[in-house]
Amino acid sequence: MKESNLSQQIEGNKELLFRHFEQYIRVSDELKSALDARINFVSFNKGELVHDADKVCTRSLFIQKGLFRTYFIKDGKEISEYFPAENEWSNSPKSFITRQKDMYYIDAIENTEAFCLKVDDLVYLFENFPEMERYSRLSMGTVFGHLMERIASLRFTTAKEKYDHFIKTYQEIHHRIPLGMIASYLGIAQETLSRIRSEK
Amino acid sequence: MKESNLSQQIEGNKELLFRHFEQYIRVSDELKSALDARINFVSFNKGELVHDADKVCTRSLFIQKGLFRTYFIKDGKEISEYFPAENEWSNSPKSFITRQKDMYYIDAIENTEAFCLKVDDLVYLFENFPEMERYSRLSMGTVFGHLMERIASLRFTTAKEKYDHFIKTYQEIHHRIPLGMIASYLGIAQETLSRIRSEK
DNA sequence: CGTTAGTTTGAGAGGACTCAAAGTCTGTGG
DNA sequence: CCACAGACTTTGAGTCCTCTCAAACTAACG
Repeated sequence: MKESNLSQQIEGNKELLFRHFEQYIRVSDELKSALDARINFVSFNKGELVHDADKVCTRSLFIQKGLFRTYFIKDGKEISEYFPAENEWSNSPKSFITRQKDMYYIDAIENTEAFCLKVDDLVYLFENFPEMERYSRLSMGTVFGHLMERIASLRFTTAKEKYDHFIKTYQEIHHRIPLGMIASYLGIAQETLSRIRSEK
Repeated sequence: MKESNLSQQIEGNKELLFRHFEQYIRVSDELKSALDARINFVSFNKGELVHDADKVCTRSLFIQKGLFRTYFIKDGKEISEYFPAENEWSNSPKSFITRQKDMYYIDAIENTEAFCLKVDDLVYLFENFPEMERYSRLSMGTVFGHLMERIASLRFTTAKEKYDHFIKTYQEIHHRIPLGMIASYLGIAQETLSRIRSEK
């Protein structure tokens, strides 16, 4: 990871982040500067480990440009859990919330630029800006909906149905993710996925 | 559904509900009476429809005693999504949040006693008791963890693995749920589930 | 005690898995 | 700019699990 001291113009535009917040709450100037003071720019190279399951996850990353993969290890194999992309937060949710270790790793599928917010700073924001509690509640609601969709789709019986649903929900970015990672995300063998693709 | 005018002692004890809130926030006397004024007791008979997917879900039910099933219809079949039980809230999440229709039905697997909170009253509480925003954020975090667990388990390859995980997470109540509903919850055929059970 | 809902058992078909090997792509160093 | 190594994807063959369809059995309820 590379932390930077360069000017904000070069290092990314927090306006995108503020606009994300404004989808849920009004962002006052006070909140804006409080956020500004606590959020800093970070970048990762393709393949770089972003979060290690051996450690507690103490920061949340808002992706400005790029793509991550959240995954865990089962029977020695990497199982993809989720692919956080532009304008999304990425962390190891349970670890971040409970401050304990959890099973998830995160790495970068592409070179990625992100904004970093540490858990302690988030707590500070919650304490001092009640609207941040509301933001959190509302944005979780959005993600909640996605998780429920996902659960419904995972019970589709055939591999093709699962893949079709994946394409629909990851319309924008599905071509940026290696086949093997998609297969483990869907819970099917990568050979099966390869065959499904070739049939189209 | 039967709404009741009888005394609170008979109709259920809101202390259980308050204690649930207190797992996440301190419940002041003001909040307690605000909740008390807005939450009323309801009960359902076994098999009764609790929420119809044709309607917007405007209330959230906190189960004191009993068991619900959240489900949707796919290809004419009922697919179980979740089994809300004692000390849990039950609603059609997306519908409740967005005030639009969603695919989920809810019915009662057992005779069930619950506390009802209407969405408008919840909004009132959010506006006047910031700690309710926090409660909501924190309790959603808990559910969030369960959903992630569930997603991970649904990608287990074999039906037996899926069932074993179900038993582990629904330890208390799995024997109260009909086999066919469990099968659709897990995304496997009920015949398969029956065979898995008989092998033990 | 009959009707219906729910569960079990059986048989056959097919989808998806595993193991194995051959292609293909990508990036790096000579 | 080419060659090679390593990562990723495709193809093949055989097996097994889970599905579907069908029918019998069991439990629950009026």
